Amino acid sequence: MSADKTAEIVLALEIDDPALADRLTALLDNVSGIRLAGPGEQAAATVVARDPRSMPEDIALTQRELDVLALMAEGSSNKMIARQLGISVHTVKFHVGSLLDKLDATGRTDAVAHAARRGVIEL
Amino acid sequence: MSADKTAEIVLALEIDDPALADRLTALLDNVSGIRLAGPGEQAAATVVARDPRSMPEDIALTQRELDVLALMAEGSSNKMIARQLGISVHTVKFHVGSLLDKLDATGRTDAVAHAARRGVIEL
DNA sequence: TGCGAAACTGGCCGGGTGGCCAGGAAAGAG
DNA sequence: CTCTTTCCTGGCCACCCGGCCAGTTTCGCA
Repeated sequence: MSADKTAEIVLALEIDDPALADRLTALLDNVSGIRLAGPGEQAAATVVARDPRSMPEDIALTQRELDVLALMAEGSSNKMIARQLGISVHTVKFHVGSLLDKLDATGRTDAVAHAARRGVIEL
Repeated sequence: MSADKTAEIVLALEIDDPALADRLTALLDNVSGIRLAGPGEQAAATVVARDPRSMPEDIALTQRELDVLALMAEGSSNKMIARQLGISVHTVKFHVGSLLDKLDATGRTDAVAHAARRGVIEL
């Protein structure tokens, strides 16, 4: 058997730019091992125009702030974060405050949303 | 210039599954007209694949819950959501409570994170 | 050696949050 | 018509959150 493990990979296209979409369609259509997905067909991978999150304008966050941010994204309360990191709740609040400031957020939910949008964290 | 309209299209790969990533790399590498992006290079398009665990499995949310959820993701407080939707804070809390229950979240931040992960909302 | 940045801790307090109780109105399904 | 679902509202209350004030230590850099 060993039937073709390399059966065709089904690719979907999600490109807004018609010109780019056409070029990619033409190019990929001739590649053996790859097939473009039909309408409604489930694809193994999708080609999208431009990666939303790879916008590097890195925000300068300290290591500790990243630790706190990651736990915030998990839904942890300040108390849980404090226990997890072995520090006091006051210190957690201190870092959260810096995070809100640097991420220009109004609250922890907003902070996590902004961080996710900017690619600082991965949900 | 009319520079080559058929200049190489730079593609980035973002595939969780290593096997699939390898196969795609091998296949796409041989296609003339396409070049894979180097590290940090800006690509015209990105090939993405969802990770196996992120299957749709739509959560049954009512329209009102979706309204509240969307505003929560913007960082709005219950009071702001109430004003925005023209309902009382109590009603907002009611919907938030249902949201926490349905999304299996411990708080509003967790709820937004879960919803984003499951594709219920877009950040 | 001084100086700033980062990390850490404390108290205080107004307002936000979430869970509990209770109820009512409207629309659709049986 | 009755029953269910969704949506809506109120009160009450313990707890959490974020912002304010204050302070200490440690580290690297000029």
